[in-house]
This record gives sequence, structure tokens and C-alpha cells, in this order.
Amino acid sequence: MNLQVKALADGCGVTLDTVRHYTRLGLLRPRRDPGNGYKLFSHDDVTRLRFIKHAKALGFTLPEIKSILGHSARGTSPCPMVREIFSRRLAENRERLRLEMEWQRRMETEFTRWQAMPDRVPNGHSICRLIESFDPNDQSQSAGKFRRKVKTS
Amino acid sequence: MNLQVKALADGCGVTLDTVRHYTRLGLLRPRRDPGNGYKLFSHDDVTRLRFIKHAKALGFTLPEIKSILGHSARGTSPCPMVREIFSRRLAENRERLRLEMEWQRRMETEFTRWQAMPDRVPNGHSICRLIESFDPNDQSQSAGKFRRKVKTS
DNA sequence: CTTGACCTGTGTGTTACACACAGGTTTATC
DNA sequence: GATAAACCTGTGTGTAACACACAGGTCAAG
Repeated sequence: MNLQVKALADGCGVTLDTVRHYTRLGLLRPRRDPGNGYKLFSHDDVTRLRFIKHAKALGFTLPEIKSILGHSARGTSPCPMVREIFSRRLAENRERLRLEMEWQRRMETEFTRWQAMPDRVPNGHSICRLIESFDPNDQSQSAGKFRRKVKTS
Repeated sequence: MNLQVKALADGCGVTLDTVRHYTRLGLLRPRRDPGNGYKLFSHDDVTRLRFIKHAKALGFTLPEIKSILGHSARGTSPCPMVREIFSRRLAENRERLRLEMEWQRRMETEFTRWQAMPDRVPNGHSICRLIESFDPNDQSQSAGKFRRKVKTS
């Protein structure tokens, strides 16, 4: 079985760039066609790619998946590590969601307040009154994590 | 007022790298010391940096903030745009949080199921039974949808 | 043999910084 | 005044997980 990038991608329902990305990270290890340097994937890579899809759907990161694949290649059971990572991730997300829900409520309130405020033209002291009138003073930490990508496959 | 990077960062409670980062993005526009090429920030930059902190706490992205600062520099009121972006962000986050909460419940259930499963050593067909036993209600993954083999040139 | 569709690898951009590094500047000591 | 330590600087690179752009190779049709 000698699949080129497109064949593997189409067969597994991912994009070309995804296959290329995983290859660059070392999650897939294609041979190279000696003639043209093209990547050639085996059936083993199909198994790996499907596994990666599963693991990603569960919230594992690519470095974590790489580590799991490493265990697998060395013949040791990755299951304990998998449970541990997953458990930690669940706890993290539980806490993160709690904070974000709380923050969301604050922001909805803030927006309501803005609706009653007039537009102002900026001057030397002020750039946007709406934003500047927000007082982040609270026990709530800086919200750098507020926006974050999520896949909902 | 000629503040170097550290003075501005300390004065506004951000890291050196934050100031440097905003400068690289064009959110701050220091002059340069002709002697040594060091960045020199004005009081105007202090106002901007404080504004950026506020806006970020509200969930605005740096590109959005840059756009708002542009409006401000041109003397037009950024308030309508600010309300629009903020409104859209609120709706996005509402939906995102809803989906994430749902997903989180599924994952907690999945983890409970895993606790009852035995560890297995990987083989050619399986990498980790736990992960592979998860069914993301997805499309079937039958083996017949790969293309023909590619002849190696 | 040439056109055009299709395919390939690699390089770069995305978010918001953090970190590493080599080198310049200021301060403390002798 | 010289020197070493402490402090500061700019720039380059890395992070997560790809998407996009681009130049060039391959292959069937005409």
C-alpha cells in the first residue's frame, strides 16, 4: 500500500495540510519515493491517522498523541498515561468553563450598560469611553484565555 | 517623557515582552534614540497601553484594538464599531460555551466508562483501546475508500 | 508536443506573547 | 580610571494546529 498525501487525506477524511502537518511533526512517517521525493504512506499510517482523529476528538493535544504513539511503538500500554492526561484535562476544562461562564455573565451586563451610553469622539485623554469605563477590578484574573478555539465534531 | 521599554512596562504593569510585542504589531509607536536605537515611549503610549489592557480584558483581539486605535487616531468615534464587535463576540462565546459544556458532559461520561476497562498492550491493529473505543458518532470508517496504489517511479 | 488539470513539497501566517541570546549601558568596587 | 557585575536592549525563534500561497512536477487529452 503506497498512498500519496491526497489518497491518505481523502481516505481518512482530513485535509492535505493536516496530513502534511502531522508528517512535519513526526506523527506520520512516510517513506519517500526515490524518484520524485513524494511521501508514500503505508497502511500503518492509516491506522495512526485514524487513531489521531479519535484522540483529537477526545481533546488530546498532538504532542500528547505523539507521546502515546511512542509508547505504542515501544510495546508498552499507554492506557495509564491516557487516563491520567484525560482526567487532568477534564478537571482543567471544568474549571475553565466555570470561569468563562461567570465572565460571560459579566460581559453581558457590561454590554447592556453600554447600550445606554452615548458615542464620543476621542481626544487626547480618551480613546473609547465605553471600553475605558469598564472597571476590571475584581477578584477575577486577567482573561487571556477567554477566546479559544474549540472543535465540536 | 522618554520612557524606555522597562519603564513603560513596569509603569503599566505588563511584561517587557508585552510592550515589545505591541510595538512589533504597531500598537505602540515609540521614537528611536538616535544614539543607540532604543525605543523611546511618550505619555501618549502610556494612554494607549492602558487602553489596550482594558480592551483585552473585555475580550477584544489585538487586531481589533489596532483598528479601534486607528479610528481614534483619525478622530472618528470608535463606539459603534466597538459595540458591534463586542456584541458579536458575546454571541460567539455564548454558543461556544454551550457546545463546550455539552461536550464536557460527554467526556465525563466517557471517562467513567474507561475506569472499568482493562489496560491492553498495543498491537498492529490497535494503539489504545480506550481511545479507539470512543465513537464520536461519526461517519463510518470502512477500509474500502482508498484509491489505487501509486506506482513508485 | 503542448495545454491544462491535478498533484507535490516547502515556506509563511495565524494569537499573544515567552524565552533565548548576544551585546550595549550603568553601577559598584578597587 | 579600570574592571567586573548587574541591568538593560533589540531581534530571532517557539508555541497549537493547521490554512494558505506558491513554484514546480506529473499525467492524460488533444
